[in-house]
Amino acid sequence: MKKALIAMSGGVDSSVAAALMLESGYEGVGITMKLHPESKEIYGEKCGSPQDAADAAAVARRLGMAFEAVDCSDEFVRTVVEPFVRSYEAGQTPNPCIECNRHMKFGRLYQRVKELGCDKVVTGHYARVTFDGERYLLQRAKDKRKDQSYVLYFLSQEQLAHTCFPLGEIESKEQVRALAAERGFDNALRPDSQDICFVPDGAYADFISRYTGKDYPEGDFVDLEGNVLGRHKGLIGYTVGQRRGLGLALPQPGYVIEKNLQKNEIVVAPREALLIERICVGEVNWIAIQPPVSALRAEVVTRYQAPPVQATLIPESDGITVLFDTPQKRPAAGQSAVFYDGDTVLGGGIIK
RNA sequence: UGGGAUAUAGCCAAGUCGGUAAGGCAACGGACUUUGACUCCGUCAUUCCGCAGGUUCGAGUCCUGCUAUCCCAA
Repeated sequence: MKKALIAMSGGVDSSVAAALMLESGYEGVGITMKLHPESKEIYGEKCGSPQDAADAAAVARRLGMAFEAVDCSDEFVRTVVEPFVRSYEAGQTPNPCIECNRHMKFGRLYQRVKELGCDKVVTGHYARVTFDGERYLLQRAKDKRKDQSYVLYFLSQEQLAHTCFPLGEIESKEQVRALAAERGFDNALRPDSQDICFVPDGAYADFISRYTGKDYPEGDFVDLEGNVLGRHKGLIGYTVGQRRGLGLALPQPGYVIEKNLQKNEIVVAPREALLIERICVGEVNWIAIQPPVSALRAEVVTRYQAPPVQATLIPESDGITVLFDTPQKRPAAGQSAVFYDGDTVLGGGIIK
């Protein structure tokens, strides 16, 4: 019997994924990774609570499968939290969820797969893996509303060959909840997760200050001509494209256009100033195709669940230049851009 | 201490022949969301329109005085 290592968070999705995997004939081993360190003064009370692991264990028991909880907090801090903080300090806007997927769910977990002699890693992500006879493809989930292929663009052929996303074929989240209810899972009605999991209250700037013990100095908001508009409360607290929370009463809504690390200034201007016709993407991973040597057309997504936009991808020595057909609102550096051909993920990388 | 102008919510600002306070920004709340954001929806001057009086059935809108600020002259 084939064996699958199933990442279980204690939530609805991974629980149903586990059930579906077992029902399709796999022997399952449930695993919960403890990610948050104990220090409550930094991570808050709620984080790292044993509740999630307990929920996951309960579901595993109900399904009659083996289960283990592994403390991965050191690695989580090293590969997710630390880069998250450094990215903000560098004036960028990271996406820790993608890094967590990359390093934890599809990094750390694969060590365990080999140790246990499993064939597959299973998660509750909404995405599909297919094989076209030559390459493994990552595709959008059937439920387009919940599709999470965007946060999985870094997967290698090796990883995709040993990955299953049972929820990718499900029609809707409601159906997932129904499946959970049918199987008597207590978490059937549990709300979807959101916000950065290791940051209490979504106050990520406060978290960074606590984590580093540093103060991030106030500075000026300036317009495109350099005129001072007001004071900001520290560069890390803002992101390119942001509108709300600036506290500036301008004739038009003001958006963060760029952050100037050297001057500790934030440039604020009307929406039009945010439009840009090209972005540069580095650390690109290709899934559906070999690294291209000439320009190609693709749909580009620069934000989870954002509608794809038409663009031309131009190979460069250090990545890809994305040339949009029509100007787009500038995405923040550090965010991810994912290239699609319809439902198929061609590849993706980090915006520079 | 001559002349002129302006004083409306946190900011900008509309308020016509007096009739019972537009709009924008910000803020706040919600929706959306496994990142930060964007977006959308909602709330936001019932002791009231610098202050004090007056005219009027009724004044932010008219009259008087005061105060503050700005500008031009000195």
